[in-house]
Amino acid sequence: MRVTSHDVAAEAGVSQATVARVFSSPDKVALATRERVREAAARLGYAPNAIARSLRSQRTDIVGVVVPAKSEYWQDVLTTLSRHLAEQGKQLLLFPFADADHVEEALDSTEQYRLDGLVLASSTIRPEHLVRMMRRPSLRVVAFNQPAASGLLPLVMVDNDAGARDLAEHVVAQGIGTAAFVGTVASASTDQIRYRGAASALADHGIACPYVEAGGFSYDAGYKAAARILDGADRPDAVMGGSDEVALGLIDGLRTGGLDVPGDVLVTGFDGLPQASWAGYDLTTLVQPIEVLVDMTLAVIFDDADDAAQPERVVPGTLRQGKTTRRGDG
Amino acid sequence: MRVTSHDVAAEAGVSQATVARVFSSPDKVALATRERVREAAARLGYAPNAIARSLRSQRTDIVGVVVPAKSEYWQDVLTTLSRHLAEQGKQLLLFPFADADHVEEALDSTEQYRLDGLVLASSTIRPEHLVRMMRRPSLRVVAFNQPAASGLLPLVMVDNDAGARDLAEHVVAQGIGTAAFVGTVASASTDQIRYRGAASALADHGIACPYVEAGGFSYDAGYKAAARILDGADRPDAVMGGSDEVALGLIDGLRTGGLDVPGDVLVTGFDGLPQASWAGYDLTTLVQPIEVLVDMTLAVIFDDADDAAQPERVVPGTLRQGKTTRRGDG
DNA sequence: TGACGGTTTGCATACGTAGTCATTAGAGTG
DNA sequence: CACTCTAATGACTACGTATGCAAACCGTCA
Repeated sequence: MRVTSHDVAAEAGVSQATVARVFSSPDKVALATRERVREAAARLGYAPNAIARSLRSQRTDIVGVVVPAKSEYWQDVLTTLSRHLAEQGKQLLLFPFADADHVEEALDSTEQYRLDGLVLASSTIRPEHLVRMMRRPSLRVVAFNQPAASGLLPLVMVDNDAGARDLAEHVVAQGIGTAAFVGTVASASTDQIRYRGAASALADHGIACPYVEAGGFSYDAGYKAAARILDGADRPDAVMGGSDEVALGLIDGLRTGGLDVPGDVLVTGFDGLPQASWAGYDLTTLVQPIEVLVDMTLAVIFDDADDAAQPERVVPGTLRQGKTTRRGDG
Repeated sequence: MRVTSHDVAAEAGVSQATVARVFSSPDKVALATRERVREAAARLGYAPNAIARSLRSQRTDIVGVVVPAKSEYWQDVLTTLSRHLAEQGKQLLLFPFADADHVEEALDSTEQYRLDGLVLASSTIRPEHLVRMMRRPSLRVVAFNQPAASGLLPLVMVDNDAGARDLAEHVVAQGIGTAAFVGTVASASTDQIRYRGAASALADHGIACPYVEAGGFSYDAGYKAAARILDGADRPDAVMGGSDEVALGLIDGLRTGGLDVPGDVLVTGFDGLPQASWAGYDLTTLVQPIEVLVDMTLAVIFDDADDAAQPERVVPGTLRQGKTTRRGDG
């Protein structure tokens, strides 16, 4: 049998209400009583029941996140989200989905939990889903790194356009003549913005930028896309990856094909994954300020900020130069 | 205002009890009624409240997992766990901890939720914590890949000893004369078993196996440990990493130090991370059967198996040969 | 027609907590 | 001493659901 606040009340010789107050608003209980209750609770091994608390208070202290099941980048974000929430005594509940066809299911199941907030994390969630999320009263929904949500939901994201331009300017400064962009999935909104930013900046220098779709957000997709670069008529001097995962696959694919990176071809990524910094790759990439993004996301959920006043928060990333764009390096 | 089963009952012209039955045990409701209720629910946008359901039924359909906040290996496990649970309509709640000093807090907060089960995943959780977990009535606790829990809690793990021996035999077969083992954290129970297994197998062939502690479970720890191998008096022919993360760091550290892997030195890992298969590394490692391990873990929690009869489930891994142990490879 | 078995539904209640309201005790003031 | 004001505590109730129990209903068979 489970210990309840009633049991503790009996043990301490007070009412259940007092026990509840000791754990939820201690300053409303006299010091002596408080200690007596605490001791009784410790003796019985009592812990408040979060389920009952949530039902009564209409607050769960739980934030949900709808996220693709497999993705290095999101793993990083989840870790950070979870840590920040834990510091506030809150919890993170995952609603992972295998692919775009299962987003609906994931969104459905979020309805059963009376979440304090919901983070939509994935550029593959389609607008019709987003619209549906607008109809959820008393739930703070935030789109995380998902430009497609612009105008529909409060949005927190890294500045994809500026980041892509920075990377493009950087490779141009290395003295390239031709380039190519290997995107993840062409329909993803982040992919489109990153490509346009890069292509536009390259165009300013008279350099064309063909688009190649890797077809996924993974290392494998990048690895396979490398073959298409190698087979192409004129091999570009620089290949810009739509994400770090794709870029890392690209590097290995290009090297397997006999090319030297950065000797024969420069490579850039986007995101700033830990693996991108590994010495074997040392990828030039745009590092996302995940801590800041997560902070802002939770602020939208928990602070009484006026979302209408500032519906979009765009944070710049920082370019990290690795040796994949260092020409003439030994 | 939130839609409840009462609202649906009024809309459909039935009692609240009938609505509840439609969503929890539909076969107890006549087909016509069922459809009428379903329509009414859809019209009002009703979804059952999981909080209230949990309070009433004393079942949350949520499994908790206590896990280190940062670790590639565990990310993989979490993804799999989450997917398997989602297939059963259940949820995963994370209780991450930053370091060994914060395990206590994480375990404390698990008490507030009336979880259906709890997975203890981390070889750094200490025995005194495990003992405490034995005292939790009506909660199925499972230790995942945590040999230290042997004899204390139901345990599911890969066969670390056999795996380490397999790897050792494999490198011996490549014709090495000397070896070294670079462990993660010496106090971790998995680390000890893996080292002993490897050292014992090597000893059978008259090869000594000094132990070097990386001091962490990370790439960085492995990278730094490589320096100590390079500085050592006699450089080993093979270095066995205590985990893939450490092994990948080792490879880059050794290569940075001017050695060729596998030309000058062979390297092995343990776990079977996706990154270990990346072409840039192609690490020889022992792949854990994560799907099987997760299946067994959930079986312990949800099936009415007799834990006392089979308290430990040990599953063999499979050796995956990569080019890091391929001697004389071009 | 009446009794009977099975199915379907409604009524009432409990899960464990937090907050409202009322009550009591204690301190301070004229 | 009578009175007021505040602090501390207790009694009570609602949060939304699931389920035991009883009632109602339907068809069947003697």
